Formats: sequence, structure tokens, C-alpha cells
Amino acid sequence: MNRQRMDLLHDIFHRLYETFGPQHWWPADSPFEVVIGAILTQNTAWKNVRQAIGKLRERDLLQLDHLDAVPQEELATLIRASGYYNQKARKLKAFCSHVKHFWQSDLAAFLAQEAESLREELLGIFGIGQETADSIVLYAAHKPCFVVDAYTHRIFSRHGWVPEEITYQEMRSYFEEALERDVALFKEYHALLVRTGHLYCRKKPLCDSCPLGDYPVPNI
DNA sequence: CTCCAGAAAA
DNA sequence: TTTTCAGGAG
Repeated sequence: MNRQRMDLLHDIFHRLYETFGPQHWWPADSPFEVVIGAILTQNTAWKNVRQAIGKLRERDLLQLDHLDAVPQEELATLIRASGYYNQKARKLKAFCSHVKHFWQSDLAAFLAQEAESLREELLGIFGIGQETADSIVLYAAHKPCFVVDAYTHRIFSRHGWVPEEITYQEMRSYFEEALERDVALFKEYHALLVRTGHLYCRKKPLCDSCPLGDYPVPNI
């Protein structure tokens, strides 16, 4: 395998880990709560998602059969703080409905299947795209699937480590082929990249104080 | 490419 | 006030 890439990825990880420490992802009390969070946080700040999940917890809706029984309109008002609430209410209902019909609401059994088939089945559910599917595979099913998000692409393309027009699949392979298949490593790596993107690799980048700021960034 | 949408930082 | 956000569907 590409030794250069392996060294680069490990060096970046250690720098970020030394800087930020463990991120304790995913912040949730159960696999189902991970799924809910993964859908609610789509293009939305996590602070808003926490408020929405708090509302669901108040009503004891952080269980699949409970959430499945709530009308979509009522669910939408409860998750209002997370934005796109009508879309996301429909997405949550679609997930519950799928597991209910195909797995008799046995979420643990659904998540226990082999990683690739789980990923493909997730992608067939309304509202679950590649990043959300991979987040669920990694943080709810605890299988080694590297999660790529907008920050990951932004950080790596800005440094010239990957081409700007790289696809999601190519980005995922870029990491999975160079890193050991370690679930804990994948969980921590993605969390650290999100932290870095959130704090420094913004649309208006703050390279001066960024822990990766001394890596060369080619002029565009 | 456009729509979905509220919250909090900038 | 404007920008940005742990994206995905049509």
C-alpha cells in the first residue's frame, strides 16, 4: 500500500489527537439514538440537534416502536429546532417503518448484519445517503467504515492531498486503504476532522492557528 | 442545481 | 444583519 499516504494519515491523526484529545463520539445513549442523531444533523449544527433529541427524550420517543407510533406532523413539531423538520420527520418515519417491516422492529438484528449489506440496505431507505449510512454503520453498528463529510473533503482538498473533484467513494477508499481496519481509530478520526473543520477549516479558513496550518497549501 | 429551515455564531 | 451548519432528494 501507499506508504506515503499511510504516514500522512497517521501523522495528521496524531497531531489532531494531541491537540484536541478524545472526542467521545457518537454522543448518544443507544444505537437508535445514534440513528436519530445521524438523520437530524444533516447539514445542521449539532447544538440544534441536541435540542430536538431532548424533546424526543421528554416524550420517551427514543425507542423505535415508540417513534414509529407518532404521527409525522406531531414528530415534525417536536424536532423543529433541527431544521428541515418536515423532511426529517419523514426520514425518521421511513427508517422506523423499514426496520419494522423487514426486521420486526429488531434494530439490533438489523445492525448486526455484515457491513456491506447493512450499508446497501441503509442506502435504500428514504433520507439516508452515503454519509448518514456510513455514520450509522460506524457509530451505531460499530463496524469499520470510514465516514467522509464536507469537512473531510474541505480539509484534504485544500491541502492538495486529494483532488477537488474527488467522489465520496474515492474519498472513503483513500482512508480505508491506508488505515488499519480499527473501529476505534475510524470513530476518533472522523470526530477529530469534524472538530478541526468546525474550528479552523471554515469557508474562511483560519490556517494561522490550525494544528494542520504548517502543512503546505498550494495556491489556487 | 434548487429546495428543505431553525438556531447561533460572526 | 449575514453566514454557517456531523446532507439528501427531486
